[in-house]
Amino acid sequence: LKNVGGARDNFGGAAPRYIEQTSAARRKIFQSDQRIDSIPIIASGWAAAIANSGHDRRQTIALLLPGDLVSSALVFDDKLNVTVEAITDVCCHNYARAEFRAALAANPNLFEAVLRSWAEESLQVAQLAVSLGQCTAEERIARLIVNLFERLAKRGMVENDAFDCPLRQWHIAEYTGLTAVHVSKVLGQLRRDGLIDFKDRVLTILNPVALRRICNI
Amino acid sequence: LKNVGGARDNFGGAAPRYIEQTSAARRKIFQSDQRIDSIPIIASGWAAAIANSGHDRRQTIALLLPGDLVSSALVFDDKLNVTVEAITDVCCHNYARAEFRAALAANPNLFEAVLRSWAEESLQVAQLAVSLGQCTAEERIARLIVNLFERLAKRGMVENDAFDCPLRQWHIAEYTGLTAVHVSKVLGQLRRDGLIDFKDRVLTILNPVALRRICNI
DNA sequence: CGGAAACTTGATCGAATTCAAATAAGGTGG
DNA sequence: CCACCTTATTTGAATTCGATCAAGTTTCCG
Repeated sequence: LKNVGGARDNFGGAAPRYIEQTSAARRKIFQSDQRIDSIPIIASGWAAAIANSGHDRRQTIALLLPGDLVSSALVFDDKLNVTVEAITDVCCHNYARAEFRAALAANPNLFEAVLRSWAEESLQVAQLAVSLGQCTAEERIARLIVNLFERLAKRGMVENDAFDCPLRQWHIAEYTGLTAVHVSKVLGQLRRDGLIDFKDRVLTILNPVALRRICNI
Repeated sequence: LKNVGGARDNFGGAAPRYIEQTSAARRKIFQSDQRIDSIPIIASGWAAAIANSGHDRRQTIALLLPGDLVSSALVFDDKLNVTVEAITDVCCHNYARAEFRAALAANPNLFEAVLRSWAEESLQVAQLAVSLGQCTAEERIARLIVNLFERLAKRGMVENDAFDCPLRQWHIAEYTGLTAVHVSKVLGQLRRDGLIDFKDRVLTILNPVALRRICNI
């Protein structure tokens, strides 16, 4: 439970036990509308939270990084509203809800951390809605890159404006509401313009100023 | 505090006091990034929560109906991430946070209601993201209409498949990520197809089956 | 009554999709 | 380690949905 709410070592003396769960890349980790009596936290690897949209189209609602709660609402309720799929191999720590909530009651700092985590999660989804509703393809992709950069930087997973990025272009497409074909075109343009480099699963921001200007944040 | 989490009369014996605040239609009620030490609940009227997008474009994140918490996160934190504007004349009840949280601690039912409200709010924003990322203009508008219908039905504000809808077409445009011009065209088509009627601020669903089929829920 | 805001309608434009095909990268079993 | 097959990526052409532009009309209010 390293990064919940950006804090570390949130538990007091009595840390709840967890069950470790590993999933291979591309596998489903949790199914939407499933009842879960554990609180899952991504220990390592990346995953995607995908909304159940009714029709066949898929919309990724959140990209889950190491330390992320799969869904903050799960701390208080056992109903999951998204399908979670592994992007890389993922190791997930599943805390028993009863035990976790006991720790929550005993430890105000942990409680606050969960609330901050939920607030952050809400903010991220709201910002995604802004991107999807108001931004061009280029803006959406630039925002995603900068957002990943900042979240990974907090985790110390960035070096020299570069970070490991296991996303396939179709992952980016599902998150930005675009087609994989168009993502390829826009990334190609960003590359040709010298704003980013993205090869061998490493994304490098070559021109942070220009990239942020595109974001319009 | 009628409809928080769908429950009524959530307070125990000691209901916290509130300050009544009225705002005229089209006026700003709260400004984004403002610190608020009250918990505002819409007592009457409709309002829109609009994201601060950096650039000039506006994206409405939530349409607030009577009984809605303006933002569930405000119960635990004083930072507001959206601008709130009155659609109709609005009466808002502002509960002092300290007092409200005391009631929360004393009354588990109220606490659960706030969590349910937050979960519902999160779900709504996620569904908005799905609409914006994956749906056509017609689908987005149909989803909005059905969503409003269901939320108002819970409040007993629907009669015979009709409800008062004070939204202007540009409100619909700002929520659905479309232009007002296009909203006009799509609404006109839905009207001509006999799916809805929308005049004199009353929206009637003439063909619920066909409308829901468009939604693809 | 008059001015502003909201709605409608048509023509044109443009960003992103769809379709199609070729190339590159990954993963697996022999 | 290589052959083979699947999954990704790239590129270009054609298409489409919704935006933009431009009037004209209606509704709303003071």
